[in-house]
Amino acid sequence: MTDTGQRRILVTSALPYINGVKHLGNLAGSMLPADVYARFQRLRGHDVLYICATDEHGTPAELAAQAADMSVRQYCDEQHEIQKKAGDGFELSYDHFGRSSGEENARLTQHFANVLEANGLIEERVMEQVYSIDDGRFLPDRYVEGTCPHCDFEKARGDQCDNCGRLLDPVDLIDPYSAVSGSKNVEIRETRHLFLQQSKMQDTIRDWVEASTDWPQLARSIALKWLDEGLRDRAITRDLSWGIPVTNPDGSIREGFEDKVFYVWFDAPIEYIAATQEWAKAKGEPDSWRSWWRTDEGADYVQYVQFMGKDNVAFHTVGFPVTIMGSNEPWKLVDQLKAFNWVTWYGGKFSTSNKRGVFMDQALDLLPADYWRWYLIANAPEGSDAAFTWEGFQASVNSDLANVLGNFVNRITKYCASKFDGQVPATGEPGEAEAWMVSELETRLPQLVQHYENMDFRKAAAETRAIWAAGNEYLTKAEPWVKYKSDVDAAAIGVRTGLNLAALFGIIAQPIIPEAAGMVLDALGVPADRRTMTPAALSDIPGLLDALPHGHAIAPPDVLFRKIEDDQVAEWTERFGGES
RNA sequence: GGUUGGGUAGCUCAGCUGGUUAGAGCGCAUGACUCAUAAUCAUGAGGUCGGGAGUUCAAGUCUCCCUCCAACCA
Repeated sequence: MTDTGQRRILVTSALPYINGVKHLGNLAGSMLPADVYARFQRLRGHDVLYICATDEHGTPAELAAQAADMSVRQYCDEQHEIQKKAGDGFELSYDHFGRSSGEENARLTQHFANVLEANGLIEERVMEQVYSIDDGRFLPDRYVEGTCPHCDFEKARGDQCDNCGRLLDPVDLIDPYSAVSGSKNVEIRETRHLFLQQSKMQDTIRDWVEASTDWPQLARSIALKWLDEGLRDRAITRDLSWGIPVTNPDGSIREGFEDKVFYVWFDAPIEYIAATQEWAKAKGEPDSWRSWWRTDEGADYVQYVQFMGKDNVAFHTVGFPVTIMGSNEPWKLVDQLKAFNWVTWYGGKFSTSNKRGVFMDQALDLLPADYWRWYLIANAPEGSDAAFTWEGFQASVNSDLANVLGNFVNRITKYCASKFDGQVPATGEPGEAEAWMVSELETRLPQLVQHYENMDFRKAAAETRAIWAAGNEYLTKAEPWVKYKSDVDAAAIGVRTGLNLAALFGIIAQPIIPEAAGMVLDALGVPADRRTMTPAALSDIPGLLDALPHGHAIAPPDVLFRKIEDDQVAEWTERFGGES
């Protein structure tokens, strides 16, 4: 922290896998809350870097590319653009949206592997793999299918059975065949792979986890569970061509690993760092990433916050830290984690094939991003899984956004336009109603800030709404439309306060619904430097309620939020599924 | 199977280290108001806090048993 109180905050959200557009649950579980948090901390005046990227390696990408009859590179290029576009559409304010298949990640991953090996944490081991004679290659993970040894399901994938859900070792499949060619002409062969000896880091990781007392319960319990079971050594290479080549310290290909690459789980988290390097390079200051990640070069003062779904907790609390700490190099470790449960579709799973659930691109075809952002944050799956329902979505949007906020802005700006020539009234003195409003804000604004600092997103949204609602209550108390008949000055103070409230409501809405908030602030002519939520900006409440220059012209904005009608709900339920 | 979390008003959920008549939003009922997107504001109805036992002066809040749900398990 600097003298001015400005913090440096590094925010990352779990990397979405390259394969296909993500659904609302994926969005709500990491990218969206990370974005809201990043936006909030920027508004607080802090130096925020929000990094995300697509996770592009692994067999699913390779197989999907093959199915689409494209090269993997070409496929990933295309999918990355699609995901970037969806993210932009949802107003995700990444400072950089990178790619794990980039040059930076290759170098860093190779660097970590070499350092870990030098530190005695990586060794070559012989393991058995399914080899396809007709395809002339090994068949890792999903490249081989066969009958599940546990449940006799005939189309089990090499890494997991879709029927019984168990994780499998490809060599255990009964009647295995190649997913590439369908050939049953396969055999088990021995091959060498690199193993990361996580078991050696067990105590180090446990000490670190146990010292991280401020992690949320969900993250801690998952991490400790893994540690209790004992960290296992894991292969970090695979027999694939798509991925990061396995090299020696001098950069040459490692002998015996010509047809192998690092496996996705090893290189994906390293992309957090690599994406920061991509960001630095893109802005023409190639070394500027170091002050975010090297604790000997400034990152000691960085607060690093990771957002993820609960399925990713183990990788972030155990897997990646093994890589970081095992290197013995001064890399930044995570300080705070925020893990989310799932958003379910009416209590069940999202599914493309069963027409259940809305995906990011489809959502934006139906309604603007803010509608979804509000609902997903106000109903974030923090304590447990949260069910998306059209009815809940409709109620939330109509009540919170259209009736409470939208209508407030609309009523006060229209009244100002019709009775005060669309200018901020200059006359009138604050009275009882204004004093009530001030005291409300004096208790509510600090609570709002605290909820954001705690990353309690549901509560932040609820408090935001409560502040908006208090504005409507204020207008009822001030009732300028009544006072106008006998005392224009008395009406003027109500209108002036109301307009300033609308501005304040826009300011505090920015983290969650940035686009609509911008429309409000634009309509009221609030300059960019007055849109912050810094401690100084929020400290003088009476000043906040008289911030707009007197006589300043305002224009009622268009209707901010359209209500969702019953027939729309019926139509969308039909199209995307509902009540299961 | 193991682990974790959860079962609180019709619905979605808050309830910190146990302590006044258990809270919010939505929905519902009644009233008020008319500046506004049939909005807003006020009032009210509605819960033996999954079931049972225990600890305690006192338990939704701690302990044990049972039951139901969900998720996770490299």
